[in-house]
Amino acid sequence: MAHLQAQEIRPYHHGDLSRALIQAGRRILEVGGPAALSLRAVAREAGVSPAAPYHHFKDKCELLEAVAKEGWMELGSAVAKARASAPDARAALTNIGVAYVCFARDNPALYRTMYDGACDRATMPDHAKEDDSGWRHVREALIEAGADPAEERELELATIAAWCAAHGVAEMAGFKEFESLKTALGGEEPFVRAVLEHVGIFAAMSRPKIRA
Amino acid sequence: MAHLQAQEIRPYHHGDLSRALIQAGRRILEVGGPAALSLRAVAREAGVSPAAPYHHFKDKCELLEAVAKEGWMELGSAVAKARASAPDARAALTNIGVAYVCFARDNPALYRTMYDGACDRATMPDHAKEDDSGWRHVREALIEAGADPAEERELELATIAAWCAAHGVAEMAGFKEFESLKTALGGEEPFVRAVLEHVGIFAAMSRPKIRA
DNA sequence: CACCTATGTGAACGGTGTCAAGATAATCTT
DNA sequence: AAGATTATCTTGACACCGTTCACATAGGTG
Repeated sequence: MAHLQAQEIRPYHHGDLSRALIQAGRRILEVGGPAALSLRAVAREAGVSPAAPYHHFKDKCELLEAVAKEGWMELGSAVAKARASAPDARAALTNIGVAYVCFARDNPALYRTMYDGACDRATMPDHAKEDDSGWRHVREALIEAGADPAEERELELATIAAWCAAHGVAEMAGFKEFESLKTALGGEEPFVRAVLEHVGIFAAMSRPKIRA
Repeated sequence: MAHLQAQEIRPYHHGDLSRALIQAGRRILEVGGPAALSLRAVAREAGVSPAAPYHHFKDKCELLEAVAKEGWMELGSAVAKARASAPDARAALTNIGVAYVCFARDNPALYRTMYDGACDRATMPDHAKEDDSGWRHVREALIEAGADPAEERELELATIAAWCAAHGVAEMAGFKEFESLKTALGGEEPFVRAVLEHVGIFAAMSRPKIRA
């Protein structure tokens, strides 16, 4: 593999290495996938020694989280845009789902990194729930689609459900096994739309309540 | 970390090393998670040299796939049992979903390994679609719940949707952020049930068709 | 028995994450 | 401005990893 080349020569002190490292990380992620994303490779790509990153991130993990954070921000704004450009409330919900899945399709390595980010798997990724993340948009879209904002528990369950469904589709939509179905439906996006609608929550909002 | 100890002394030739390696892999997975699962650690745990596994698996990947295969088999039978023990067709569908998610909860590292298994992420895990895997059960349960077996495309979409939803819930149900909601709902399983039902497909089977 | 093949060992290679010690530059104090 | 302090980067080392190669050992077949 022709290794990516570092930019021009730089002074002893880089100036803004943390930012450069994050960008280098994303570049490597795009080119070589998560497997290629080693701390040393990132340092190499940024043109510094293998130990340099440790002055900005205590860990490899911490660097990955920084990369992941960028991903969450971008996912958040993609979701926001999708929601804004929908004709009505129910379409907004589906649009959000499609945008979510498309983001994962277009940035598969980044998306994986976003979920591995926690590195412990027992905690939701830090930035998934932040202010301008997708959560808020899903929640608000659900309300606009008819969910009762007073029933907090119901609303949270629906938000979780929508998020889970989108995540599941996002991780599986790329499988080759679905190729024929995709072409039969007219491409990738119609396929995603169809799956999301079959999942249910994206299509039918007001259902009879079910008690546990 | 107190390293796991190898079993008693063995003759020069192990007898059934591949099996032993797979078991060792699962043990390590349970104790230390996916991060601890190195080829060398597996060999150590099985009491052989680091190079020994290469006579049974061409790759680390191939070993992991063997471990994953065991997981898929067990997931398949868990799903089968859940389906069989349901009073009616619609309950069967939900039961399958709950069993799926519970399997992932009880074997988190194994479950992750099952999906990483392909090692390329563009292919569905090999054993996910095999004869006695969950796929068949979901499909059949959908039919029994009222899906038209003649509408192949519709059926495949519904199966995919159900699988995606279950997978999404499986990966996110463990997040700490949902703890309070879990206790409010009376435990882990009611929570999973509630989320699955909110996802939609597990609760409402016969909906008006939606055209792309 | 001799021979071949399957299965094990050992040592080695390059790659990885991480840390400690030292070099260098920017900044702060006086 | 000079000296001291702090932030940043480099070098070199350590243990671990996946993998390969040459060699050792055992089982099975002629």
